Amino acid sequence: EDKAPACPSEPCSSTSSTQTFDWMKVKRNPPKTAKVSEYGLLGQPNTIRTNFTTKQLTELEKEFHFNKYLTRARRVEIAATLELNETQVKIWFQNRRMKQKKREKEGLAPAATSRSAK
Amino acid sequence: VMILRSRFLDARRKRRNFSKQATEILNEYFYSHLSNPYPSEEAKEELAKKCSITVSQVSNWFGNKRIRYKKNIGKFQEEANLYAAKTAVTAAHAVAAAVQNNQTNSP
DNA sequence: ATGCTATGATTGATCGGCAG
DNA sequence: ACTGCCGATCAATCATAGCA
Repeated sequence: EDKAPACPSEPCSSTSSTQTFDWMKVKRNPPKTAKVSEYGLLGQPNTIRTNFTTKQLTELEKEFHFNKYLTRARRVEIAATLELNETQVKIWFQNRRMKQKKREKEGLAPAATSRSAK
Repeated sequence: VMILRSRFLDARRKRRNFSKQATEILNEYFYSHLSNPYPSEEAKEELAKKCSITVSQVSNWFGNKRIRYKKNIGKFQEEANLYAAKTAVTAAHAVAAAVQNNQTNSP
């Protein structure tokens, strides 16, 4: 809970910058995911990062190994089975693909200076 | 909760802090580019090499740094001034052809 | 040992850009 | 106009490291 930006306009101390640049003001919109709130309104329970259960992750992982990409039909099926939104399933696959890419990129080149073996 | 997901998903989370020197290099870059601390892929690779860490770790470092910095700017004031002064001396001919802004005003 | 803060990594979700 | 994917990033959180 931080409030009061209070621009550092104090003529005291501060020998250099330390200003508030744009990137420091960037604010992400709260996640709109979730099952459209179970309370109908107030949209309170939604603004939280969904925590996938081990079961859901296991299933998603299993599906991923079968197909790196989902078809609309498959997505609908999985979303229903795991009680997730189609968007969540879609996003999960996207993140999973990126993760895979990153992993193979790193786990296949740390021997830059060619020396020793792990 | 039975979030025992660790034990095998976070097993590799056995991190180790970066060397003092690596952190030094990263902070130097961060504070000397405070107006836009988003190193390009090339810059990340260079930093990774200098720090003896991976590019991903460099990305993680900047990601954490940016978030934590803006979360509590005051807490990093000292550090900011420290590196600002340090780079000021070294900044004699480090003219990058990208970022070159100085005093911007606030509304 | 005890407790708290600093810090690296993970990850669901967002942002901007591009392609179909 | 709309939707999915990519690459980068955000933001919250996890778990450990480090210091008092």
